[in-house]
Amino acid sequence: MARPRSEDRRSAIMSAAIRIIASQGLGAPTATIAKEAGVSNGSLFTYFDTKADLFNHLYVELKAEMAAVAMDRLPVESDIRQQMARMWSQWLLWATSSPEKRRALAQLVVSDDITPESHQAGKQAMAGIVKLLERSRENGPMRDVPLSFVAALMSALADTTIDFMIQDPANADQHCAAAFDALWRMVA
Amino acid sequence: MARPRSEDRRSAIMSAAIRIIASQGLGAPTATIAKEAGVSNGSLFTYFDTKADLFNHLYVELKAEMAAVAMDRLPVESDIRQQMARMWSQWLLWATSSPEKRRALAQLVVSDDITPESHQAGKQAMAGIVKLLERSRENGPMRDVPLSFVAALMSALADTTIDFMIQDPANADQHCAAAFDALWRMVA
Amino acid sequence: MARPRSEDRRSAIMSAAIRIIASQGLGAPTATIAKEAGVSNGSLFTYFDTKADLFNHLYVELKAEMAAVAMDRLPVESDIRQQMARMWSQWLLWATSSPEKRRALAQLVVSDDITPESHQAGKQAMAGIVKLLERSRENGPMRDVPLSFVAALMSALADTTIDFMIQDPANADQHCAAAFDALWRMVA
Amino acid sequence: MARPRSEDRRSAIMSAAIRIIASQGLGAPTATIAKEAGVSNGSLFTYFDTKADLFNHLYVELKAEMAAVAMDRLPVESDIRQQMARMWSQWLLWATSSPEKRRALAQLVVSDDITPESHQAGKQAMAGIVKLLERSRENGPMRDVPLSFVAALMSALADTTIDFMIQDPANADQHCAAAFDALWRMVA
DNA sequence: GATGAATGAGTATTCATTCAT
DNA sequence: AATGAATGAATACTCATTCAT
Repeated sequence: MARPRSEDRRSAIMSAAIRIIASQGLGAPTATIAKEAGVSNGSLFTYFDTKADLFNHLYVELKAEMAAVAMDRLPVESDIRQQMARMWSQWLLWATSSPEKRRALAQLVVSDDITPESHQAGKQAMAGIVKLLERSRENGPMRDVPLSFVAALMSALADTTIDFMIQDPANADQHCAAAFDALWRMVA
Repeated sequence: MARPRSEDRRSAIMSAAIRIIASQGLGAPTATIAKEAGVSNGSLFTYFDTKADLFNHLYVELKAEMAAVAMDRLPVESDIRQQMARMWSQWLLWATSSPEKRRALAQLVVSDDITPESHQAGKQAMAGIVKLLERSRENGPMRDVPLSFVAALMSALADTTIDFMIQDPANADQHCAAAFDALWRMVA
Repeated sequence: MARPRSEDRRSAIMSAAIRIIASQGLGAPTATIAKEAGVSNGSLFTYFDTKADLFNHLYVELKAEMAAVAMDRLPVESDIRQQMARMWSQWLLWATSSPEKRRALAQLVVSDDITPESHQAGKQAMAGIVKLLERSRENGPMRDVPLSFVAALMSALADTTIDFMIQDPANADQHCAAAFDALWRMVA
Repeated sequence: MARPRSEDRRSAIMSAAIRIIASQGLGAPTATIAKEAGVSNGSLFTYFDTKADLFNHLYVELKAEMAAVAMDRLPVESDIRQQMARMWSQWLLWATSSPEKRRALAQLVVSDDITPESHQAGKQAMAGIVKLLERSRENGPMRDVPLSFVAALMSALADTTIDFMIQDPANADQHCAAAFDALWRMVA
């Protein structure tokens, strides 16, 4: 993929896209994104072939960032429940404290522009999290359910919880904890 | 006196919209929907003021149908778990056997065109289901969590499960059952 | 850096608009104007925000051109009557020898798309002419009538005369002269 | 032309058209006119073949009414100047006291929808007025100018004066008188 | 004749992408 | 490589007119 042109410009476009998508949705003109990034509209297309291409890169990158934050400094010496709890709270914390990234990501997930390859890459990024989940449910009631299904259920719970945390910030921590308990009951 | 507005035409447009949205998304031209419905371009607008108006009616109607099917012939004499189980399987069955409706609904939920009023109406339609959920969690671990949050978590599980059932029809029943057990563990 | 906005293209659009409006009226499609100008559909909108914007610029520009021609090389050393006569004949000459501009202008004057600002600008352009008129009626019978009213009457006479000159070119000069005499009797 | 259907409905449509054109212009939908007239939109087309047909009838009728009022109860025993003055003030009075008719007429005059035949009919209606004008200028400075030209100049003065009378009602009478004096100076 | 639903041609404006400078 | 003007396909909605009832 050979580092193209200026990495700065490229990431400026990415950040701008996040802000614009968060506020205006995926239908926002590329020209708007370019202007927000301080670049000409033509320039956007030297960094990304098409609008959809930009969206795909953004999707993968956001998913990766989310997963990385969730798994950051995992207390590997602690028991699995504590590791999961830590991962869970890091995940939701990232989402609630980066609302624009979260909102952009939410739109991208359901977009038809995201290719199967990108979805696959998104899953890859979640591999660590899923691994943790796998250990969690090892002896639990869902031990025979396809792991990808369990992972999808977990993600669904996370997304819903994030919505409530953002919507009702005063009780964000309680929502986060309640949802984790629910998840744990579900799988472990 | 004059040709009366025909309920048939109206529902032909609705059905066409479901099919077209399922296959082409919300960005599909109104002309395409009209043609699929076998009516003229302009006729669509004698039945719906705007494209968004059509979307809103469609959303509310689909949500209502879904809820009605889910609650249909509930075994009121059985215990609450059996009632929930029945509701759950009816719900998921409807979604998996009406994949176009399901897909259209999934797009509509996240559309900016859907007004708060329609979202409200959608919630109203779910009232019976939520009532059932309320009784289910009465003495359960989530008894103190806001009911709307629990309901949202349930919906998230349902949607995810539906995806897996459609994707892997051979094991649809198992997915359905596994998810219900998970839900029950979560709330009861 | 990039291809600069071209004054040529802009005026090509303006000229095309004059021709098209003259022959098809203000209802003519912007696409027709663009084609006549030899530019793309979309290009018209990089030079003018809206169709109405184009119309307003056109109106002001035509009015200004008309006034400029009328006042061009005024024989300042001659008496006021001769100055007025010169102005009058230049005015009507411009209109009759630029029938498309004249016709376009006639449509634009009565268009709802022309903003008060543009009408104001149009009046500004006529200021020199009105000044001449003011001196002409200084000691005449209309000395106490509001100047703007007298000016409007003069314009009405001019427009009507132009129509007859175009309609009956063989006697254009006579019409022009007869109308000027009439005007002079009216005001001086 | 055989009195068609109900004369009441027909004139209801005409009156409605006057009001609607005055307020919305010639671009107003026929459906709006029909509704204002209390008729179905389809009905409008049993009384007038096309929208343009309605406009033409309206034009001729308004012009005729205007001319009739102007010539009503002319003091035939008085001298020609007094007859002209009376006609003039009746004319302008009609216009200023029927602003909707006046506004509609003003739009219709410049409309492309008005056929040469209708314009001709409009002129016919003005015949009496023109006759009066002819006698007025009999020995005046414009005695050799084509009568139709003089008539057009007079109409132009009238229209302009009406505008000022409506715009500045407090001085309407003065404007009316000043313009008549100007006209008289012009022709007699 | 009256009604108003059905028709479908017509149009300003937007925007992803290309390309001249 | 950067710029931003040029392109032209795409689309919701309107409205005169027709026609089924």
